[in-house]
Amino acid sequence: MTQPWLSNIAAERGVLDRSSTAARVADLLREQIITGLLVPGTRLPEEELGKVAKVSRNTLREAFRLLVQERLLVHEFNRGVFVRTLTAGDVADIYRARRMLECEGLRSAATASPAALARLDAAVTMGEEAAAADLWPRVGTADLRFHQAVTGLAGSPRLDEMVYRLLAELRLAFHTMSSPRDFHAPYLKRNRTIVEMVRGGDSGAAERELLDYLDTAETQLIRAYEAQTPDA
Amino acid sequence: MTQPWLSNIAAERGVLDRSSTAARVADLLREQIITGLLVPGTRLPEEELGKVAKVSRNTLREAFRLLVQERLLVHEFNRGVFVRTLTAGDVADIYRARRMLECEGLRSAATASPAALARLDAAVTMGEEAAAADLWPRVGTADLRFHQAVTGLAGSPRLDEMVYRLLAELRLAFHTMSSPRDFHAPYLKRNRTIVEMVRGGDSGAAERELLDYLDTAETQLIRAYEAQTPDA
DNA sequence: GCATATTTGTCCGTATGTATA
DNA sequence: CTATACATACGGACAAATATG
Repeated sequence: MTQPWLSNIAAERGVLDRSSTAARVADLLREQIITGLLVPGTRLPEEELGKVAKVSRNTLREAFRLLVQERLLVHEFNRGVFVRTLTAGDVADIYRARRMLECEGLRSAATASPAALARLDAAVTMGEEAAAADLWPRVGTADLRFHQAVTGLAGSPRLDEMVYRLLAELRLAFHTMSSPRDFHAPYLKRNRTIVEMVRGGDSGAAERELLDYLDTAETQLIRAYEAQTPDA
Repeated sequence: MTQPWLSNIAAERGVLDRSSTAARVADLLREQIITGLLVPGTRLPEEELGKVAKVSRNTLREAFRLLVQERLLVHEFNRGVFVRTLTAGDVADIYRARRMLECEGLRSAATASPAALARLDAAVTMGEEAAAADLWPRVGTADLRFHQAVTGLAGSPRLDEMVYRLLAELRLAFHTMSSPRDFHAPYLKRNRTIVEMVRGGDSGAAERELLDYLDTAETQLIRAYEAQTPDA
């Protein structure tokens, strides 16, 4: 089995590259996981992956540890690492945490920095332009960036990191959705609405809109999710 | 330099021990960090620590990665790992995140499980008994357990993990306080008050009390902190 | 249930690159 | 600038646990 996406990591290290090999391997693996090329439940054997990536087993194991902490992989002692499989309960818990984090961002909108507000605008615009160009995976990326920016209004590095990890985790479930277009399209307008409410100073309305928005997305996702994985 | 607290990790593995050596080393290091034996800024050389702990450098590095993700250590590429040094800004950010998480717990008090409420009671009682027995470090542990239990009212594994990590991180700053007794003593009564408000169904009052409580603790801690580390 | 093959957990030695006295 | 100490990364080894026939 050849995996063209993971070849020759070591050679990719540029002259000015300041990151570790393990971090680079983790980056690539993360990419493959969140784009859905690596399906949940997949086992990642050390020897085989080490060969295709051309890194030693030790280095690969360090990369694994990084992704385990990001909850993208699970490590079963003496059995190996696997791409995480979310349960419906996980999805619900993630949305619960998102509601809390993102609403906290909206409530801080009045004191948010201009840069944070600009990021919010930019994310929505990126989504609209990607939709106009029919680039739906890019719409999905823009949507995640929007929610990151909503939380970013709070100006807290720790809240930013929390939501970043929750959204990365959530991608493990996104790929069970049949069509990214149908899933993301309806939220383009709602994102714009929220930005305008924030800009207009009515963060209470923005919060209500966001909560309703997240409820809809959660039930939609969980429904599709349970249909696909009846047991989890 | 001998470090009696880190000797012979490998030998400590019991017959039924299912955890990895790296995890056990991480546990011990974490213990030393949060109890203040390992002060912020300390460098942890791989070779020396590996010798003392009697584990290979590979295994030790795996333990380091775990603690870096917990924000107890920082990893400077090609320079090594160090015990994290918090800035006053970090402390403020941690309290901000705590306010959000713990208030979310109180707001969920009405629907909290009996087990979660029992943990809340138990933590306060543990603090009171430890104070009566003059065991002040134990009072500190009970206090952290109380705040963990407050968040636990929400019944969300992810919120639980977030607050756990925030509190572990905060211990990096606690040891700058001159006396754990003076710091923790005033909060014993306030913890009890909050429990009674929760039991009485007035989670709004509990939330106001908690917020005021956290404000006081934060300014107290930051003041002592800045006095000790004027530059950070 | 057993014997075998595979894979992980852990250690070691070594070569190379990087930072710092 | 050099020398030294240290981190990065590799590859091999072997015991222990797990998976497979």
